Amino acid sequence: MADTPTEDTMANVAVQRIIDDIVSGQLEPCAKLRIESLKEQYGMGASPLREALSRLTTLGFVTNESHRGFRVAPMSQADLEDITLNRRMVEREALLRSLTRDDDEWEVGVVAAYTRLERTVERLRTGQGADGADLERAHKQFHTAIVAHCGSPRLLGLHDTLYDQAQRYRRLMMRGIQDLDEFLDHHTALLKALLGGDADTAVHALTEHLNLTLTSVYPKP
Amino acid sequence: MADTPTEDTMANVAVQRIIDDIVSGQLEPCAKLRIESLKEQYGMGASPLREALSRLTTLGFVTNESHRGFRVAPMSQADLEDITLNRRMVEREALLRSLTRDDDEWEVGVVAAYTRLERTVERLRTGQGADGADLERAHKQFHTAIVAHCGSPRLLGLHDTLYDQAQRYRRLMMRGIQDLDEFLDHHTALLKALLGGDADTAVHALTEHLNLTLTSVYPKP
DNA sequence: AAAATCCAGATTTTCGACAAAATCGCCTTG
DNA sequence: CAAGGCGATTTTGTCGAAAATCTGGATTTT
Repeated sequence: MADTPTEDTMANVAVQRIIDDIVSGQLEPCAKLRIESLKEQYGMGASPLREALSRLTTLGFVTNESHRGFRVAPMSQADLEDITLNRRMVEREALLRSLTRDDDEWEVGVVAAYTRLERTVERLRTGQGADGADLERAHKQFHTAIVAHCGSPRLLGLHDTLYDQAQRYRRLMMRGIQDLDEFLDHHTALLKALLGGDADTAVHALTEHLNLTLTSVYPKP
Repeated sequence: MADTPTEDTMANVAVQRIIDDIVSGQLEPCAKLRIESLKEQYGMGASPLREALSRLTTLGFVTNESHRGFRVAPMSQADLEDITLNRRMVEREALLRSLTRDDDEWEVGVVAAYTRLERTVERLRTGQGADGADLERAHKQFHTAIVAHCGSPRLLGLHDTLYDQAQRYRRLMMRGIQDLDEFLDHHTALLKALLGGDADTAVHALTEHLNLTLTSVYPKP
């Protein structure tokens, strides 16, 4: 039954897997994405792969000049700055909408996601069955919970792709266990500001939090 | 030479043409997009069409459930509200960035685009060689000029697709010549607010302008 | 009669081989 | 050393067919 779960199309699976490989750095920036190679690597035909790369191009993970094939999108300070300004804009809007809806579920979801994040950090620190991927999943879930109740499908979509695009940079600065304390502290402070009841404080804390990726990967001169 | 300009791929051409047909209403909301039919309609094979539909799905012009094929995205008040809130957010941000850069070129571009728009309206009114498509092109150029110098590739991309998505609704309210006067007046007032030198005034005028599509297609209760 | 099941035809998705067009690398030439 | 030519490679698109899935209606069951 769980043999070849084709409930999703291969093209959809390819999109997810390639995003993961780009974000995790397995596919390096500017790396050539030759269909022939990918066919082996992902074990599928050319059609779904072409479709996947095509979609990834409009999502911004891949570049594609007319008859020059596909490449992993390059990384640069300018790009991270663009990602960050867009994230600040999107999450500010989404957070305000989540707050003014005074949806009970919102606070529940945020606290639950924070708790999961806290537990994952703890398990990672004590070395009991939790890897970087688990932490990354919990982190994304927390940030998604913050905007989840904004009510706008487009804001949610933007949040998702921008998060992944930022994650590709954030990975560069989160490589040691020693950063774990600081990592959790930042999110604890963010949670406090979010639940404090003052919208301006919440928004400010969130946008500053998003700036952290930028300022730690490319420190101010 | 101008026989079959292959400088662009067929898939790219297909994306543009299908967007045009969706925005102009030739492809109605929720209409089934069968590849077999489109092959005839656009005179190309299945591969570039699949690729185009796939990309249009991530852009939001087309929907696509797993093994149920492609459809033109449906229209609804909720959708236009979502489009509008995203436009207000994006254009506010892009306008502020264009303004604070105090780029000489920005004002030049905006005024030039406005002049073109004005001339097109005039030619349309006097019936001398200008059709709805010309007006629409000039209108899009004007709105694009307003955000053109924001410096953010992502904001520009969002502006472009959101504009087209809004245009599908705006078309519903612009069907008579009698609306032309009001149309131009709105844009004249907007131009004045943009060039007035006060950022808050400019942003307010622009966001209210964007609201017009929403309030005229779905009047407040 | 309403609900569940089943079946055949149509559609979507994927595959693989091939052809046309464009690009790339390398070589020669001026 | 720059410019141009040429073959090999790669990308893009075509075509036909196979595998998986959906659709709609008929049949059976409750």
